[in-house]
Amino acid sequence: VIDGVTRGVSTINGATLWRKYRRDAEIFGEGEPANSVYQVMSGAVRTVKLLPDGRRQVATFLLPGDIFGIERDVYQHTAEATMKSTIWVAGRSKLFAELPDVLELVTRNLEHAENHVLLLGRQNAIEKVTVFLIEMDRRLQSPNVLTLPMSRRDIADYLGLTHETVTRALAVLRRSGLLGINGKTGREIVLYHRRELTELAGATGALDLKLV
Amino acid sequence: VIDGVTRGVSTINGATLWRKYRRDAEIFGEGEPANSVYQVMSGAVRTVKLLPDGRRQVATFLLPGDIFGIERDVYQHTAEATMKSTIWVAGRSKLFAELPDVLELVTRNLEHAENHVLLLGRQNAIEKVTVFLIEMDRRLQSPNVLTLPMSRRDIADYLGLTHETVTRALAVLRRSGLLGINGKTGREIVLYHRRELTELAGATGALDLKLV
DNA sequence: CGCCCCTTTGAAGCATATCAAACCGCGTGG
DNA sequence: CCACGCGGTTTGATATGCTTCAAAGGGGCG
Repeated sequence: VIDGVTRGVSTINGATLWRKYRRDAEIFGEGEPANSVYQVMSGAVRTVKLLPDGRRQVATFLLPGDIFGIERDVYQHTAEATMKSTIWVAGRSKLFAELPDVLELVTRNLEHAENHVLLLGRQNAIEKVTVFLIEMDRRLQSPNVLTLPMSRRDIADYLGLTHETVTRALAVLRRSGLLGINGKTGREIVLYHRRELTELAGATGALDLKLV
Repeated sequence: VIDGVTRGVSTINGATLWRKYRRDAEIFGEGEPANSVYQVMSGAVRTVKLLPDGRRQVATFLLPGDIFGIERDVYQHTAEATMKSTIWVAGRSKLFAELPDVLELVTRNLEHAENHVLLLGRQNAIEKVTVFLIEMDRRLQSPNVLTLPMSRRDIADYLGLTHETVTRALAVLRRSGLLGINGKTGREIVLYHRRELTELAGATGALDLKLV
């Protein structure tokens, strides 16, 4: 174990196959040459950009099955584990044998980023948190029940909020009967009314909850 | 002229070569099949997403020379002229003969969107406006003097602000002696201190201007 | 030539941030 | 194994940055 990373080695050719990261361990850093691509086996990963004064923006969360680290030249973000995670690692070379697949992946990332721009630019705190929950619910593949693999602060930095505001928005949604917050650490969320939550996320004006 | 669009026709095979759009004319709409790709000849274009209640987010501005409309399946934004503009149009087919070039373009768009996410999520009004000016200054290729090809409202919707806040931020920068606002319509901006503006944009903490 | 839209500025309001404090669980080290 | 401490979550009170509402001047476009 070095720096929070455990390395697994293939018995066939000695190449590294997987690595285990503990919470907050760095997988790659912004500006490093993009020599490897990664896939989440278990746990979760955040990709982060920092401003010089420490302000922090999470661009994406990667969940089991997700591929990341495909970039033109150097990594544009720092990637860190949000919890104990196992990650597959591969050289980037073989990826570029299959250009159409890579294009597909990059395009999907672009669409995600463009939706993120709309979210950050024009949605309020409750809408942001709701969008986040609906997205996680879809991607975690366990309909209406989700165990969040990241902290309130990670969520806040993803949504351009503070961790207190994320907590307060969740409290509003709970008090409105739209979801339940369970578990000793408050990370188990049960969605009771998916329809209404989806409307909130889409800002259709059907409901209009307020923080205060 | 139909719907604010004038069509030019090739004398060779009858295919449309260019179109002229007046201010606010739609070039393509979100959700339409992405059958054509475009290049700005003159003028400027914004790509926009709308929320059901009318809130509006500008994703990008396209300036002369820029190519846009390359998408997987359907357009993810509506594209509109911000002023009288001339646009080249081509069928998408020939583009996909050159996959690496397309990948390059999509990747550049992705990097722009990721930077936009950081801007919207974690920078304040003055930083946002400064980032915008530095970006336009670079892309318009007329060092330190720029004629903005879009309204304050377009800028505001790009930066996740209101048009009043954009005006106020520009006034602060002008009163600080960092730039001049000229021309009868206030769209001619002269950057006096590029170094300081760049630092403001990067949030290095060197200067700290306030709106009020 | 006229009108509508754009820009600017001021005053008041509101959404979210900031500061503060308590509780709790988990991991760590003794 | 247990105690301790640190980080995470929650809630309250206050502060602030940006929005909202309002109004006036001016220019470009039809």
